[in-house]
Amino acid sequence: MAELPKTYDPGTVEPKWYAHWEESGAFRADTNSPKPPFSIVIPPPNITGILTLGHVLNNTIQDILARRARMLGFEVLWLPGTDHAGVGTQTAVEKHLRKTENKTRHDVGREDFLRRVVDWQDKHGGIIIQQLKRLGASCDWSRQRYTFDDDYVRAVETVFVDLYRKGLIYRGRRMINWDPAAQTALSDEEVIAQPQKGKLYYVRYEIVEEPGRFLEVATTRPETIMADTGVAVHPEDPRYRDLIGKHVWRPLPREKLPIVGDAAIDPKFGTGVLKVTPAHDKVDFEIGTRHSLPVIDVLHPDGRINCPAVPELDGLDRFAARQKAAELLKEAGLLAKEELYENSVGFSQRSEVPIEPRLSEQWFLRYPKTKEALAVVRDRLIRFFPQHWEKVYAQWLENIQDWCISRQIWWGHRIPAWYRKAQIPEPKSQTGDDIYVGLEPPADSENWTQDPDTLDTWFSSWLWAYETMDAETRQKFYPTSVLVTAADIIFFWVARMIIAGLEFKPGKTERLEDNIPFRDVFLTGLIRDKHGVKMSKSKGNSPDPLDLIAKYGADGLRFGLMRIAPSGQDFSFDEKQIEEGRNFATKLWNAARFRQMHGPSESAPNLDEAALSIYSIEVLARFNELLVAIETAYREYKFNEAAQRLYDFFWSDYCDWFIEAAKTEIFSDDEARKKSVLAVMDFVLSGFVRLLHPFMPHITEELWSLLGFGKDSIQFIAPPEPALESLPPDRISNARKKVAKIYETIQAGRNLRAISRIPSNKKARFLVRPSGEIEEHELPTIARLLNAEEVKVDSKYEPEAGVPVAVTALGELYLQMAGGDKDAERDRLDKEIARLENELRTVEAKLSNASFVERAPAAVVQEHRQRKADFSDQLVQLRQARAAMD
RNA sequence: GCGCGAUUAGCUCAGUGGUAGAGCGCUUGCUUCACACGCAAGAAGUCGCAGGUUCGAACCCUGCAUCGCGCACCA
Repeated sequence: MAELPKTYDPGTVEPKWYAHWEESGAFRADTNSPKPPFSIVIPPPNITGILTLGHVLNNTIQDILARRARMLGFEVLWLPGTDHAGVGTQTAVEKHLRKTENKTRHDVGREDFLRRVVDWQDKHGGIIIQQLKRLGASCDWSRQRYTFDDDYVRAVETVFVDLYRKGLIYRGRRMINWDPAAQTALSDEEVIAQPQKGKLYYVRYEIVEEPGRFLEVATTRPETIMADTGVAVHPEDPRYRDLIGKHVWRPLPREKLPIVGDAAIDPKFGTGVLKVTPAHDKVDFEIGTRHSLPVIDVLHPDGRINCPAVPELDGLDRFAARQKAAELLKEAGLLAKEELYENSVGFSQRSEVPIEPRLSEQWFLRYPKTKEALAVVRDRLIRFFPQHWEKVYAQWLENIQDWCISRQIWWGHRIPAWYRKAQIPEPKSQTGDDIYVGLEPPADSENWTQDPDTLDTWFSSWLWAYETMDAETRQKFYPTSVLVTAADIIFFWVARMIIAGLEFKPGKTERLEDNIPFRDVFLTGLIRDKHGVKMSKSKGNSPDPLDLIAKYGADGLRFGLMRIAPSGQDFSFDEKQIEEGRNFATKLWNAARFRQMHGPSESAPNLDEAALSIYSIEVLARFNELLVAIETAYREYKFNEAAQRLYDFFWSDYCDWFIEAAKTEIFSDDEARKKSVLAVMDFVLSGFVRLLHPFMPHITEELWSLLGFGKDSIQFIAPPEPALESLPPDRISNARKKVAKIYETIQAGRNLRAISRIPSNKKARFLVRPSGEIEEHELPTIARLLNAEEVKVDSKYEPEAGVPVAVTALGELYLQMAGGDKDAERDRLDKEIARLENELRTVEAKLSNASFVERAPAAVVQEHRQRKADFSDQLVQLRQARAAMD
């Protein structure tokens, strides 16, 4: 076996093992395997995206689950792929086109533009896949899918046709969210409400039937006055009731509009009068419909005003027009006042510009299976972690609206619908023979034109859980075991996949449990920066994970992130934490190096239970506790807890205590005891690297190989079994009690050293006046851990004044010094006595409380009594020591 | 307006009724035969506020405050 190098170098070790894993086919899922299945589909990143910390979080968790399942003997499928990301990719290419050639997509035309998108995709696509590999993701890359694969496209179209024939997809003229920047319709989910500072304009409308009398209307959008087709008041509002049925003059351009009464008006808002603009507001549209008001659209698709009748405004951008309209009204004396006002405005999630409610002919989906989708989560056939997201999910489903699925962009799945040529460009009706929906173009295709629109990207993503699998794969691996994703796409993706599963029933039988897309959903939190701000590319507060990997290794990044990310909660990122991950890898490396310095490891260490030292029993018992804690953490998806337990066990229990104590044996001449301790080390190391492997796959594989624990990859080795199974329980508990006393004494002794200012590099001398039996052979280890030249036991010892003393579980521990500082020691003892007296008072108070003694559990009361006794004993001893100094 | 989270040491976070915890940071001592990406010791907290339940509350209940998120409204 080669000697381990002095420092661990993730930069060479990690790529080496990854390449090895890929070549060996370790990640490949076998549909014919007799092993039970475990499957995850990746939330597909954008084809042209690059890795963010969010991806790291997400995919590390998936990798941990996949690797753990492999070790537990499951046949694992982690199915990777990418998303074509319609709007996002198209926007990127459009931006590039404008920058390099100063052209728009319309300048180059649809065909040419799509070719450019494909070029872009080929050039930038797949970067993120390489980055995921660098992270260590154990995906089955032979099954990598893309939402634009030919058969995936066909599946999306098939679903569209199917839903159309079922009457669930329809075309209609409805109020939709229009993104003037991207120039496309959006779904409700893609609109984010944001508070916006603006003005409330009070506009005067003269009453036609009563010249000289004006109605004042409060509006935030004077630029849409030209689209007003009515004015509305509450039918019971005494101020205006008499006006219903009369008319006002619209100022821009001047026209007669009816005054209608409608209960949707809030008399308390503004002036209690609403200008009705059916083309540009959802509520107004509904009011307009109720009162048969005409609809006038005064906006171009790009957000400029379209109103030749008012040349001052025509062609202006909507926000410039707002200013200008206010000025025009002011000049005409029709602007009563304007006041500052903050309201909430819907913004396009992607373009980050205010959306425009707009009446438009679009395709919609009436969601099927919403009741069933509610039921499968309510009945916990699908479980959300953390569970509180189930309520958010339910709330959305209960208030669900039809989904606007058509997009006026070119990069996406083309809608498989054709119109008779006479109907172009804006067919007004979907009835009759004017519309054709099917997988193939109509027979007399020269008379038809295909709908130019594409489908919402999520309309392809919602099939991801099963459409990425062929029939054979589905038979074995569908439904998937768990979905890991960020909570902000519960509506976009999680809910819709559930609906798709229930509607299209891709499972092996008709049964409900075979047709849910996944059993568990683990929702991660968002990563914020140090200051709690959401990370984003535009803010530049998101570190590049590849830089972090270069600095700390993929394992360091993974572990650091796992240790700080609370289950499903937002958390702040701090690079320090990643540094800790790297440090942990180094610690592990050096602990392994230390073991390896004392001879080769045993791949199957024989724990001769009769020969185990008390320290060995202690560390093995703690290892057993670790196994249970890890098991529980996995069951509850508490990755931070698992990581923390692994860290604490290894650093503290194994390195700081066990190895240090074991050095007595390791450096002794007693070969039998040395052998026993080394076997314990092998047992713990071998088990520990297996437990850690899902979190830090590369270094654990490296150590598994270097220490010679097995010829095969660690990936398929079962997690460790508990130790000490056949040891009598009281031998374990006696050993542990003894160790607890010794460790406690050592800490007290180290404290004495520090207080007495004995530098760490100086040996000290200790003396114990024992309170019980101390076995001779325990002394060398105590001395070693105290960095003491010797530890004497003398039950007749009478200290001179000023000798530092600590009362410990083993007895009084004295620090022997050349000349003690009497005053300092006196002070220290006084403080210690005061502290103990205080503790004792607290316990006594509790025990003198009759209710406590009667009603608290017996064990708790007993514990208090024990503490009282301990404190009393210690006080007696300390007071004696203190008295000796006077 | 409705709902969901959060509030514990300077920072990031654990802690489901019985002596307040970890890591970082800080202070002190140390290059001691795996590791200075380290070892050892230490200081540091009215557990957001106010009530209540309980022998006992960081934890359970009620109300409030602050921060964040979602939904609805938004003339």
